[in-house]
Amino acid sequence: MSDTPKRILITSALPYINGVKHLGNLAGSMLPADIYARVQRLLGHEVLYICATDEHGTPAELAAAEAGLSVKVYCDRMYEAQCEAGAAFDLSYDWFGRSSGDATAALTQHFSSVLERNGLIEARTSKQVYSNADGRYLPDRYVEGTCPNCGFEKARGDQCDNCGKLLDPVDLIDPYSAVSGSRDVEIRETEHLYLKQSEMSGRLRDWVEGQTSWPPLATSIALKWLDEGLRDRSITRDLEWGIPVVDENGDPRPGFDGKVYYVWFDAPIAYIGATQDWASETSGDWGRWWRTDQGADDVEYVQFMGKDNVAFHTLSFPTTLMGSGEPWKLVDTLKAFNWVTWYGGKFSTSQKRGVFMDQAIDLAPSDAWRWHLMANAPEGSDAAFTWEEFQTSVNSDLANVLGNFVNRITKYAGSKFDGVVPEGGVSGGHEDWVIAEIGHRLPMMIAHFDAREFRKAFAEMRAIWAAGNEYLTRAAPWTHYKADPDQAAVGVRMGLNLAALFGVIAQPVIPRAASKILDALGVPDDRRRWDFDGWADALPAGHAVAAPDMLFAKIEDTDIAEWTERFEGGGE
RNA sequence: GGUGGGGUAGCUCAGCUGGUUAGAGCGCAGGACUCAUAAUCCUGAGGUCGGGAGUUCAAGUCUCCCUCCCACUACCA
Repeated sequence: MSDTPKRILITSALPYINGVKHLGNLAGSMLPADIYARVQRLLGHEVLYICATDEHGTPAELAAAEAGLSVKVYCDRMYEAQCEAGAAFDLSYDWFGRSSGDATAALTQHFSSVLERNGLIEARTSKQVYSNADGRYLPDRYVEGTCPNCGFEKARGDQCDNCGKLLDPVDLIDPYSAVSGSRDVEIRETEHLYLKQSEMSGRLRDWVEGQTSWPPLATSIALKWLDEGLRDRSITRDLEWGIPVVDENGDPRPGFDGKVYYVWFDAPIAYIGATQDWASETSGDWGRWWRTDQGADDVEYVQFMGKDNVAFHTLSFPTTLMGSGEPWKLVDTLKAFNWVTWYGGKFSTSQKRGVFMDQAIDLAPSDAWRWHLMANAPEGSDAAFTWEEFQTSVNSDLANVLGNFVNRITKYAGSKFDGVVPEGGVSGGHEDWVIAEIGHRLPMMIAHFDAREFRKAFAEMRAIWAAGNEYLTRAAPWTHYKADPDQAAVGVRMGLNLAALFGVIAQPVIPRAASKILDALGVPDDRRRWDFDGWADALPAGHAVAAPDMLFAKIEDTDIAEWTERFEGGGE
């Protein structure tokens, strides 16, 4: 099925370090990237799937303080939790790193000094709110006060929630710290580095307009920002937790004690840093993936992210890479997702709305979540999660259509044919039908996966499973068993090979159940790749098969009722 | 306010550059089958494609107006 092997670099947007992510985060970047990576591996391509935690910034500092931990210790713990959550959902990262690692720090400082030498970084003085009580500068959103436009008393420093106007925190009337509530705040002048994105807008626009494989969601967001005019961004912050600021020679920068690079400058650089960490742990060659002068020319780089991340991946990070003047690999294709909503509303950590990865895995196995979330991926628009639809996905698609198919054919083979693939008989019209059906649908499914059209790919996979049930109804080996055992043998043989095929195609999506199916059927490793030539004879006559243990437990109405109550699903 | 995405069968959604009786899954109704986790298979009912106007031989599919929902709006990631 696959032509010449490709080399595919895959990254999913870095999950922020604070806490375990909710289902929306999972469905919007890590899970689709994982499935895409698994598909491409099965197709025989060389894949490197990199992700990492994004650890710097104010929220991490504040959360650590609240937990009474040092930021470092807090991040260590959260990193472990995210590793566990990722493993629980079978995310097949080639490397899951941390933006707080040494490699990312060195790269960030490198880019900073190179960009400054290229005239793309300069120091400017700005006004920031400093809280004496908290002993820190406050990011815009952590300053609250009275809106100068509408008089709303709890306006945030970046925007007023009442009138919607964008604000500058220094304009707030009676400002106070949202961290401590203290009104002992003052405005101080502070020096920061600015990345002169405006000077790059011409090159960026040429580059963006030259892209042919970006989805409209990505292109339109990027062009919108370019049309409005890129603003120069401050890339440093008054924080302790982060990467120290350097000058154009890479030396510690005078006057920048207590300042670090802004998370959004270093976070995407962590894609490269994490790859370097991967390389040093696995004796891999990171330059072969990231440097076009070191073999990355033929790499296809695919990024997965939520729509909120598009601008950073299409403009900010490319500014860093292109502005360096060095031969870095730029993204080729992006897949941007909308949001998974919780009964139409937003998932919210603070209000405990929604389900988080660690909770989800206690309710249902990872396969169930993987299937449901991506079968209903928020591709065209936001997609609502409801318990009822989750139940339908699991019970109907997985338990009934796939699980029951595998169960019925393997049980039947066990009871009537001694648990071996029977020989004898001649294929006929029913077999021709199902072979044609599969031959038609399989390439479409693969094409949809290749195009990262997950809903369509999943619908096709389900249709392939359903074709197995339809085939068994048509062939009905049980009606032939007594009068014409050979006729029955044809049906069972085909049925078992269909089950093997279903296991093979299910691997990237529901890896655990797929392994159970393939193990029970004794499918050898070299027949598990996505190379479907001769699939109908993959299991030869005489090959021993067993019925797997129950593949998918059904979700009962009582479960739904309990979960709905526990998670306040739908209730506003 | 600006920008973007939506408003298509009861529900969740497909419908590319306009063209025969608008599709899928779930749900529902009827039937078939009995190998299987009361699973499966078939058939059927169900939509004036948010509202209005326009362009066209022809519009869910293009243009304009109106309306409703959602997201984003750059120092929160």
